[in-house]
Amino acid sequence: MSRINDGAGPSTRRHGNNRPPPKTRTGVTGRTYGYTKLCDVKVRTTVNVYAAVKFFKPPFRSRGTDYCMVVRLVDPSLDNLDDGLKCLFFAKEQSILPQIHSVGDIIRIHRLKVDNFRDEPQGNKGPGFSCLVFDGRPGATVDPRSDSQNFTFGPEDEEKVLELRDWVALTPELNVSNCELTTLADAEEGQYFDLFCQIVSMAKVDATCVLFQVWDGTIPTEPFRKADLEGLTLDRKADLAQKVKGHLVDVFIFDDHVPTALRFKPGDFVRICNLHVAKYKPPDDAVRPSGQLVEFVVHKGTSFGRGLTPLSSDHPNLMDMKNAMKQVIESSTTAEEATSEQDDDACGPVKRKKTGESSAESVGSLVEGDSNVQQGTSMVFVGDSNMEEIDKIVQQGDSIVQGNNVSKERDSNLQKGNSKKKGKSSTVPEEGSFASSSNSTNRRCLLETGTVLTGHHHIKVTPIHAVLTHSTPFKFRLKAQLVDYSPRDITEFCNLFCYTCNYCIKIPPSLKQKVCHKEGSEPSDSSFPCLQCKRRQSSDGNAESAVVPNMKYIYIVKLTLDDGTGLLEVHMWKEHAEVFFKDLPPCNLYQHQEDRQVLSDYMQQLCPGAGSQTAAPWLECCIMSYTVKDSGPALYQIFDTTLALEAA
DNA sequence: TTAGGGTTAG
Repeated sequence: MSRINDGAGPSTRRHGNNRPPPKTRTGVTGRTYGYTKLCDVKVRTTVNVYAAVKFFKPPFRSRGTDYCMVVRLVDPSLDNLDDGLKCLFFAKEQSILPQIHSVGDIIRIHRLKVDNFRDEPQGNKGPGFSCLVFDGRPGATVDPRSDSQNFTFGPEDEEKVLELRDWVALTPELNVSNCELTTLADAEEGQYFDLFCQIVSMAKVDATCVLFQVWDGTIPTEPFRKADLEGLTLDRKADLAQKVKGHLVDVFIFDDHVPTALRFKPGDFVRICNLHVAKYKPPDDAVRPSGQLVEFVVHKGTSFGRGLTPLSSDHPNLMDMKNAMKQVIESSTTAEEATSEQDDDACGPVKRKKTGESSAESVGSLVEGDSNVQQGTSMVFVGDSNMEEIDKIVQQGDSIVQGNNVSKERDSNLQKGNSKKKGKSSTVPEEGSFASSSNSTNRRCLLETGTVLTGHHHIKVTPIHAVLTHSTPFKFRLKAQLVDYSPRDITEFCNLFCYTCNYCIKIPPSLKQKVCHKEGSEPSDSSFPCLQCKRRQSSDGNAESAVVPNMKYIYIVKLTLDDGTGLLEVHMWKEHAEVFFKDLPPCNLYQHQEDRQVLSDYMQQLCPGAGSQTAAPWLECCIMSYTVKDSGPALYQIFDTTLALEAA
């Protein structure tokens, strides 16, 4: 049988004169191989090639007996990288298929049989087929990944790999080593992308579906569907699940990927190829969330290389991700320790700040230096012991801000450790701008937002469901609607507060009555002595000499926010509330009808109610979480958020 | 034999 254009070896014979002899290489075995440029590859030949991987479909089980793999190869001889040689490989085991890990990998194939399929050359395994794969990135090891134990490899092979690496580095379609990974925080509805992540929990939902709960150190911007875990047996890495529960994302894996999925175990790192950020359509009989959700799905089939591939935990592309993960875990651990330490402190002398120093000042220093946080630098601020006592002294039931035991915090920007894509950096708004990304939700909010942030525009939005499960203390940016607030009577938005002893009361009846005053003078509604200070002075025996401080008006309002993924009750008070209400000073609202009307207009616009023809606007807001006690519930406070509305 | 890159529709 004669071969046409046969450059395949091993052979020591001379090549025919009908074509230029291919360049030869000598391996450690002494065999000589000629390599055919891809532009010279013809059908019905068997060739040896050196090439780069332009596309590959990870191994998948065929309906026959073998695993199958599809690869498209390119080399510098091609005019157009859309051309190239498509190859189809079968093998009984995945381990004896070409060990391709990435686009841009370099491959050496001996005895590639080139057939014709639909009028195009198609590479297949020929007799004696063998294959080596090399990392395509400059500087990486040149250790070959082999599909067999016995192969030739010499200095000239190394030289060839290095040549191709240089070419790959200069070829954008192949040079993926500089591409930052798409993260969960980057994911947008409708998108397909490859997710590098770690499996934290998994469960077999049914014969056609496996659930993975994964994380990559970021939190999705898009509110997403969570699985109903009832009736499922969740196999999970418990310690990790506890630490990263606010970062877990449910991925639904279907049909032909189920067997592959079940070979993984919690703790494994996985590359989920062609993960779909699908618009979630709840069943007709389901309780519909108030907002639109996406769901993360691996659909059936292997189109676009869809599938799951194991990742080494030390994979170089995972460095950013692992750094972000480390920060989250450290943050979680630190928060736990911090809370514990604070409890110890609470048993000893109470550390107090100077009289008049407020939580707003603490938060102000906390917010400073966000750019550091973006780079993952943690910050420390001093807890506000004024707030710590509030729940004990306030006289007005449950509509009050409770204590704050925060002493250390991490910003939700930590989640962005590996989420910054070069292409998106230009869309990060300047201060005062509000268009923070190109997705549809943000376009909607550009038009309808009821509040804006006074800073932190670079921080990504966190869905409420993730806020609710996140460790405390923490800061987040939210995008939600106001569905309720308390007190409902605007007149009760303001209270009297003593900055000396933190005593807080509702406006007493004596100040609710309209005060008659001389024409031209101010109403005498701002002077009310602190009765608690007065009592203390009396008990201390210096009632005669001491000056009793006057109480000041402050706002205290509780907001209920809904973003479609959950409800969150957020307290708003003192300076944060004044900023929120566009610097409208708190006052005796029983006596200031105009201010009351302004606040009423604001609240009507923010929360028009179910009976209104107008939908509630979306609100951008910064919130911080904290706890009063180690085991106490997480509480939330709004800050650095201001209205973008005009009073009617 | 299988699949033969070029999205499911949960």
